Amino acid sequence: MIGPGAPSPGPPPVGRIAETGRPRTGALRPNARGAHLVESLTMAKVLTPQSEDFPRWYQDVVAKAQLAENGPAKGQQVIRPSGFALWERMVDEMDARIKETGTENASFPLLIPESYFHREADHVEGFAPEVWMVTHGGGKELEEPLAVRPTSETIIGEYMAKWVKSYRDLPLQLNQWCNVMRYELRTRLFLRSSEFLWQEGHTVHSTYEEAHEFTLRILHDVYADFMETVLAMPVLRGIKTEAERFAGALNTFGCEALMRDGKALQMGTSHELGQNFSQAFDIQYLGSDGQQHHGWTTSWGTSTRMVGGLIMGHGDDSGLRVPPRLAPVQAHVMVVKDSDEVHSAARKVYEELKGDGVRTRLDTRGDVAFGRRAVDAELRGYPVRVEIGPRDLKNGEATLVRRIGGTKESVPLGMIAEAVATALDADQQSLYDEALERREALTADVSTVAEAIEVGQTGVARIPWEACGLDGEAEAAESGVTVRVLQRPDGTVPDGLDEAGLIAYLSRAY
RNA sequence: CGGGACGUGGCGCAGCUUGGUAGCGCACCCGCUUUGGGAGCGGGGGGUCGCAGGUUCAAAUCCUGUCGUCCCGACCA
Repeated sequence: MIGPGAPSPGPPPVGRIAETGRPRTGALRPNARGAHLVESLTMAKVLTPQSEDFPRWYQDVVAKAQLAENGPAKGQQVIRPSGFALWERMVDEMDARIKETGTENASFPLLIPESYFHREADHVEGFAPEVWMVTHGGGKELEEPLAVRPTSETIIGEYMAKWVKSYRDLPLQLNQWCNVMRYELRTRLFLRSSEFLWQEGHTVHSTYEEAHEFTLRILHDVYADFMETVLAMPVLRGIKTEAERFAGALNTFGCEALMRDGKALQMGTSHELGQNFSQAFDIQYLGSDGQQHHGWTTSWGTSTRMVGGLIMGHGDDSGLRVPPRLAPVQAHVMVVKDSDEVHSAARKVYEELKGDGVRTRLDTRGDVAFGRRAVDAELRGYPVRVEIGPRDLKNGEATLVRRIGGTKESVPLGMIAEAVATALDADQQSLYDEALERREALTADVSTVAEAIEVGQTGVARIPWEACGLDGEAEAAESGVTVRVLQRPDGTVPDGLDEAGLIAYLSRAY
């Protein structure tokens, strides 16, 4: 099952990775609350350890936790129920935040007339290599080829132009949840596939300032807030350099998270498009001054790539670790041995947790060995597991197993609901704290490009943008290290690339 | 698209060098015993060896092409 594994491509990422995979054993000892506390027993090795081969570990998790697999054609992905449930939770949380900004959902066509792309020069140039084109329909060649959307600025721009007549129609804030396709040479489940699911928001505003503010509002209040409070992933927010900017945008802002192997992942981007698209698609409104004005547009997106980020940001050698607020299954109530008493006690706990609003799953499978079910739950990263067997019942207890901290403890049946709630809260926080600590430990201040390249190989280098510059950026890129974002010295997000004194964050990235 | 590796039951692999009618582990099905960390024993089903050509009496094995996967690089959510 587990092959020899290729030798690690570079130096071992970080010491703490190996540490998380270390089998933990411990004897029973009294807890402060009088319950017994025992650390996790040695767990079955079902995955390639992260320290041995991180990419292999990723593939193993995706396969063993049954998250997704490849489709029949190059780069396609099939998202299985366990993986899709994670995405659905992301959609729920994100959608609420998007609507909170006053944005409404809509749906636009999958196929876009090729000519639309040619109206914005940078846009067409930037996307040309990734566009799939439909040339035939009904057995005949089409008069005009239709592009399978790689993103929808053009077709939405066409309709915005139609819908925006007056300053009273602004701002116009639209979002769609859909699939997009991009031809990709190198693909990886969730992280880069030829087809993926995402949300793309598109807005028109009457002024530059308003559009600019909105771009940043999405970055902070929707994206970063979701990633930090729900995904428990600290993100670096900042502005992208010209090299990383969206094709056709004035400025691109992004949220970057650090994976456990020290590489960064762009989790979401928000673009201010200036008047580039409003001019190309003639999005004009009549102002209160009686004059026609071009609108100012924005676009912003997050995708199923976040599922990959979640896996690589939190997962350990036993599988996924899903933050409680996101988890489709927060509590896994597990019957340890088949008996009527055990079943009814487990059902009672299940009903109680469900009644408290905890997303709970009851596992009464009597024909699957305990170990297998425990390992499955760990692979899928259920935050807490409540094990109920004859031994627990004899003491009027259940066993609470926490995936994130890796502890087991016996809790009186009457206190299970409270203990679960406490654990879910605490573990959400500890997962975030752990990720933040890891990032800080992997981040170093440097003053030369050479140092930035060195640090960036295994972590994040922080360097004054003046000391790096476009030449340094290009030089670092030769070694696979890129500028992820630029920030102000105080950590806030710059309004533009022309600000003086910006700080650059460099690392390798997915 | 450049460099490297690899395609053999669902998954992981052996067999290939030296052509001769396809094997192992896991998973799956049945039975019994089991269930507190991937259970044991017994029985059973499943593969035209990625695909297409070629060489040969004979191809998983040799040759050519092609498609796909993984790693590294260029491009990107």
